[in-house]
Amino acid sequence: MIAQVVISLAARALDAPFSYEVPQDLIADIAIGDAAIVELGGKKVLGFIVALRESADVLDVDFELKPLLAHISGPYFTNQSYELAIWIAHYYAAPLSEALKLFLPTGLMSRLKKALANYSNTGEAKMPVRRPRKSSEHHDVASDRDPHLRPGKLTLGQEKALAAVCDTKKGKPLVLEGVTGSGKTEVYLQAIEAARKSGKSAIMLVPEISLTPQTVGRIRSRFGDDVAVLHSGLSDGERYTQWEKVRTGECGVVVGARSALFAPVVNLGLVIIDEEHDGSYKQNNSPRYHAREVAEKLCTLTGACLVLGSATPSLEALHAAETGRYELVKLPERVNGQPLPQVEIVDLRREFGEGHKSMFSRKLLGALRKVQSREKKAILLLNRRGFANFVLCRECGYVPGCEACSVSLTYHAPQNHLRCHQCNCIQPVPAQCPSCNSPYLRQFGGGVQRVEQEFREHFPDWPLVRMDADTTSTRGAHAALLEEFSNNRTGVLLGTQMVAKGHDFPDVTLVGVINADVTLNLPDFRASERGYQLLEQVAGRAGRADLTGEVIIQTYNPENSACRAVKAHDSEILMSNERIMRKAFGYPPYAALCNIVISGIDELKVKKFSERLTEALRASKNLRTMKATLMGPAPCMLSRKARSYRYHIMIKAGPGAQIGSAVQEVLKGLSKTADIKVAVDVNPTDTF
DNA sequence: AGCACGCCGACT
DNA sequence: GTCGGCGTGCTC
Repeated sequence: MIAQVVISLAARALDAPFSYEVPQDLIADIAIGDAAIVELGGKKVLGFIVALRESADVLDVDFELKPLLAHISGPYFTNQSYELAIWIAHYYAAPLSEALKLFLPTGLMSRLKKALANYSNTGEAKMPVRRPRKSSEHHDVASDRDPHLRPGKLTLGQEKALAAVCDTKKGKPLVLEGVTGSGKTEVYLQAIEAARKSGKSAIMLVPEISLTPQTVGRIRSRFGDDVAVLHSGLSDGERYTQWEKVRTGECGVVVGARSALFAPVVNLGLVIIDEEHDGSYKQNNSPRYHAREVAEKLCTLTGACLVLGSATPSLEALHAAETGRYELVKLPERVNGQPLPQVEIVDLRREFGEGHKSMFSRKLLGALRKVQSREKKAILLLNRRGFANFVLCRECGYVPGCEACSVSLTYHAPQNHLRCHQCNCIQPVPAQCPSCNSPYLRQFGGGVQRVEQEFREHFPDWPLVRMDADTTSTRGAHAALLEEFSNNRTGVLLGTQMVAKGHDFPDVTLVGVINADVTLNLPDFRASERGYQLLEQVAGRAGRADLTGEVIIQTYNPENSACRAVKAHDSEILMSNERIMRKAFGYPPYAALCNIVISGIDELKVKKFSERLTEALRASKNLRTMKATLMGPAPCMLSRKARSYRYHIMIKAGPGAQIGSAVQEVLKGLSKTADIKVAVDVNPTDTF
């Protein structure tokens, strides 16, 4: 018997499986999806069995086949997973072994490596015993079904949406565009129920940040022990337990972040991606996949239905609906009949011109006072960490920057130090300018910490919870802060974009955006779309129950389409503008993009390899056939990060062009040394 | 990935 | 001469 083994090394040159002879005594217990130990180039390495054959075939005759040394355990994936892994590797130009590893339960690789080391020492192939770890406290959510949370009666719109989900004949992904409070979740739950009734399982993806006890509890209370939850708060052991329950069919409903897409479900019938537009669906390390695209492929392979839900669908999803690849269903009404919150735009230029230099406009201060006196709650958003964005010498213009990265340092007030938001290094605050000794160093660009300080000056006794990357770095902190805000009888939740996601507090009557321009002015072609989505999402937090909500957005640029769109609750105001811009400049969804980032400590080497790669790309027949244009190599916008210099090459081609596989082909024929890193990003969501 | 091989400039 | 950096090719 011959086993086809994918070697577990992240090299594009090892993209095809290797053949090994299965010894007689292993034949009985070996299966596709098992991990194995094999010899490669005189070394013992890990691999995964992706196919088994009775005897050697034509492809194997050139080699003297080596024996498969040992098989460890499994199976960890199926034939179909392997097929999807191949697609991912090709489409995203990723090494095959990395694509395959997506399907393994987290933490397995380290245990397999231990098994390999153990085999080298003792000749025994055994998985090490898992050390039980303390379980995380936010699992304490109700595991029993709650009879009070049985499916409710659907509105007409919800009925229509549910019918569209269950209409499998169309076989098209469904975009469910529903305003906040329109009851998308109830549609999801009933769709899952329908899938379960017909013996199929379901996967529901939510943004990582939304995996709070609130969200999980709601699904748990409906489906009880049939639900497996996969999130980053789990220990490897807990995760493996959930994974096993899914694989054996004990659980038929999987809820998790983007990686839950690779859970080993039995008989998949439905995939739901909630908040489809959310940035967390794109993985920012290899394989750089987008859950929406992979889900589409997965559903094609399995025949499962795909539902993409959002209050603010991505331009990609809308465009696919316009061209007929997706189906679009709208839920424009709120379930409780409440109108959407009133949105007011405050022009900060006028506020400044009239002598008001506070981060809080008079309008916002007044609204906050009203909330305080009525003992309600408010949410404040400023999408900028720290106290001050940067420090500048007013005599010579010097700005303290990071030694390892090409960015300026951010001032953090609680610790009174400067910090790099790229590499996290810390520098003391200089007493005087390091360049000209001037004492006139000034902070610019206020962040959430400064908002907190000003807030406490205005409202000394009103509880405020600050939620940003700095207050949520420890495990469970995010949930704890939301819990604190929830338990406060009255108060304010202040923070970066994470205050817009993953919760639903009925007593929030005011949402204030301190400065909308922060997100809208990033040097990225998606900045407007993302900024709009964030504004609309945070606006939707106001007035969820029977209370009317109020939204105040402060900006120096009130005419921009994102602000106008939120004010009118009409995404078309923004999207029509975006379509024109994206078409004119040749950006997605009207073009396919691929960004290749080359990095390394030695700038000259990085530059040289970038040039060599560019030449090879220009010579590529495939790229020429798809009329691709190449830009670069040029230093990245973030030209240095953690001591590594970064160059990039941008490739543009017509929509749907398979740039990834063409780049993959070129990279396979090009060798490089280990000190140069090449990251291929197909359909990048940002290009820093 | 990791290693062996062969090519070329440069230097005790 | 020969040391070493760099590009190339190969591993079932």
